[in-house]
Amino acid sequence: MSDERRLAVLRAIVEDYVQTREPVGSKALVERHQLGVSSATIRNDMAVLEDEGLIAQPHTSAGRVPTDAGYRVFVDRLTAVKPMSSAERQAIAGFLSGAVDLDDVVDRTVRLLASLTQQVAVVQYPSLSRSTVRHVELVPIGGGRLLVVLIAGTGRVEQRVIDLSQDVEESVVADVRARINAESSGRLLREAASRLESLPDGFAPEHRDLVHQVVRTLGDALEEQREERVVLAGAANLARFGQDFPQSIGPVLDALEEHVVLLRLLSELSEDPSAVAVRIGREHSHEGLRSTSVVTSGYGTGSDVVAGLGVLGPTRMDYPTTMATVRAVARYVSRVLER
Amino acid sequence: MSDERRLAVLRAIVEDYVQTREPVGSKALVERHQLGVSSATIRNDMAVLEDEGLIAQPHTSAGRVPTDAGYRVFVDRLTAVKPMSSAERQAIAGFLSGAVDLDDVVDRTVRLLASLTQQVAVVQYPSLSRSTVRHVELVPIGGGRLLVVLIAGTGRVEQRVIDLSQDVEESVVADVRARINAESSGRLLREAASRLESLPDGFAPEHRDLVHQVVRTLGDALEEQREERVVLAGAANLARFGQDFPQSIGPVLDALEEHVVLLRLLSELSEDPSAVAVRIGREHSHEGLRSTSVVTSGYGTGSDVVAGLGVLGPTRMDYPTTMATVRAVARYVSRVLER
DNA sequence: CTTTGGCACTCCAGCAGCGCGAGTGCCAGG
DNA sequence: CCTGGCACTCGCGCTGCTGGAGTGCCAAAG
Repeated sequence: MSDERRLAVLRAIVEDYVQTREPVGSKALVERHQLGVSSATIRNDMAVLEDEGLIAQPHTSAGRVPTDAGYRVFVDRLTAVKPMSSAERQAIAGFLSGAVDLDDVVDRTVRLLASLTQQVAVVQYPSLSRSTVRHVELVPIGGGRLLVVLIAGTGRVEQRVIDLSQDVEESVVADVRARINAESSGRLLREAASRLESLPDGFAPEHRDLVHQVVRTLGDALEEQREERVVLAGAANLARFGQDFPQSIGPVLDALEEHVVLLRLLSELSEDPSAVAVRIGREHSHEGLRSTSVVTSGYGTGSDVVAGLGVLGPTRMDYPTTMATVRAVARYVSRVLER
Repeated sequence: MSDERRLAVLRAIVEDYVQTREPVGSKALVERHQLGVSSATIRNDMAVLEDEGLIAQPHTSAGRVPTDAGYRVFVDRLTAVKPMSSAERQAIAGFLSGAVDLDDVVDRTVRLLASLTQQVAVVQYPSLSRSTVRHVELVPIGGGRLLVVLIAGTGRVEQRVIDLSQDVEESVVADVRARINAESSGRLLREAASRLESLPDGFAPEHRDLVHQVVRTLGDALEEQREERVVLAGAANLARFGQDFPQSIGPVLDALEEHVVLLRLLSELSEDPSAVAVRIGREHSHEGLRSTSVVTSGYGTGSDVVAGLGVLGPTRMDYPTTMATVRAVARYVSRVLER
């Protein structure tokens, strides 16, 4: 009972089916792959694979199609991730290194992923809570209003306007600014926010309210819905694979609009967050994604993973190359962010 | 030769077809509408309308379907734009007034439009070049770098980092900041940028380069590709109308990804930019949009139109209500922006 | 125990044929 | 100028058929 060969058969079925989108039969299999056995033997193997739930036939007298579980085994038992050609590597590096700021990096990354994989690409903005604080700036802009600018280590910039009851002297602002930066610069925002909580105590009573408001604004930035942003591209690629979605692509597009869902996908990483994770079909908790697969990876400066990126496509997807591409792009983005 | 009645027939055909998606025949027409004549008469009218190119039949012995030209006449000869119910008005006002900043306004607007019209919604960010300058802030952030923050009258905030050869004294920065604001505050950015061109001359030679860089940065903000941003929502609605797109929705999704195309749509407004404009099917220059219609309007603070918004859907669209919704939303957004 | 060739069986895809019905154009009469 | 009547057209959907791909099983061979 050659366990090894059955795996090879599964692999062959997945490969052929991904390529042709047609159920693959035992005869076609022995012709296209050097399996060294006859079609009858393959049929026996297929029967076993079907018992194990790894493949299925759409109807009697049709070839076999991989099930979600089959894809799962295929992915888990992948011998080696396909290496990328050096031309591809150079294209990635060149395209990303031309970016001028963080928005541009994210924008380029998502487009690059979409065009390389021919799937829907998703990129999360570096999350504030996992970033360090580079600088906090306070700017009185007249009318009793104060602009608070937060510059994160990843280059992300957030601004908020606070409405004070009256204008504040520049000297006070300068003092507050200096002490906030002294406390927070270089630290994780989360950490900085908690350290700053006691800051108002050190100020004269008449300024405490001002300081309190600024500190709270910084803390709020962490909590907001919108602090977690996500960008996507290549939705048009779904249409190309329209045939692969049983119910049409409507539910999938719906899911893509719910950014919360996408964020959850990107945050549910594997043990090693910088490794590539794959979620397949029914494994998704969200209804609309049950006919899709998602390949994700974390990225970030140095060893800190600050956000996730990935691609989404039909379960009938070329996993090896998609995984290789996602991994490569995640690495290059991380590298680009470290400037 | 009752010219009037033929128009009524066209109207009836458009209405029925929009509702049922089925070619409408002469008999069904007299049943569903009080036209006061027999089906034979309608048939004669239909023959004329077909000669004029306003309706067509998919094949002999099928009912009639409006052509793009037919929709055009229907829209142009629209007697009155359907008024919105007060409940709807309140829903719009309530939803938009809850926004906390510009990003939030834009985000809410686009979602609101998409859900009200059940189509794809597009909202352009207030363009910088058509906005006024509220404030310019310069912030030294160490390492010879200077953060330039531009706050526009619409609430939009742009920031850029300039790399100087060395750190600059705060007193110099304060001087530059004061003079820049004196020159530009309250003016249109475009105008301010040109006034500022001569500003470096008034400074000591050793600071001219600094001033020049800041001024150029502000000017560059106008030129950048990315200065014109556009946000969309409701792409999933396309799937619902999948049947209305002859070639499937692929090309349409493609067009939606090219933001440049969308921006052109929104900027090609009518003579009165705050009025609602409609572009139908073949009237589009972009290939992928030939099977869609777009309803747009400008919006902005007071009488200044600073950006556009609109919805996109199949040519088989409920024009009267869509137009009413777009108009109402554009007005409310304008009102919300005036704070 | 595993592999193989053979064989009967199943069942879908695709095509042809056909009747129904909706809808039209035209004409003669009001 | 409108209307009722009538012959005509043509797509849609149904049915029935057939070819072929693919399977499962079995008995024989390694």
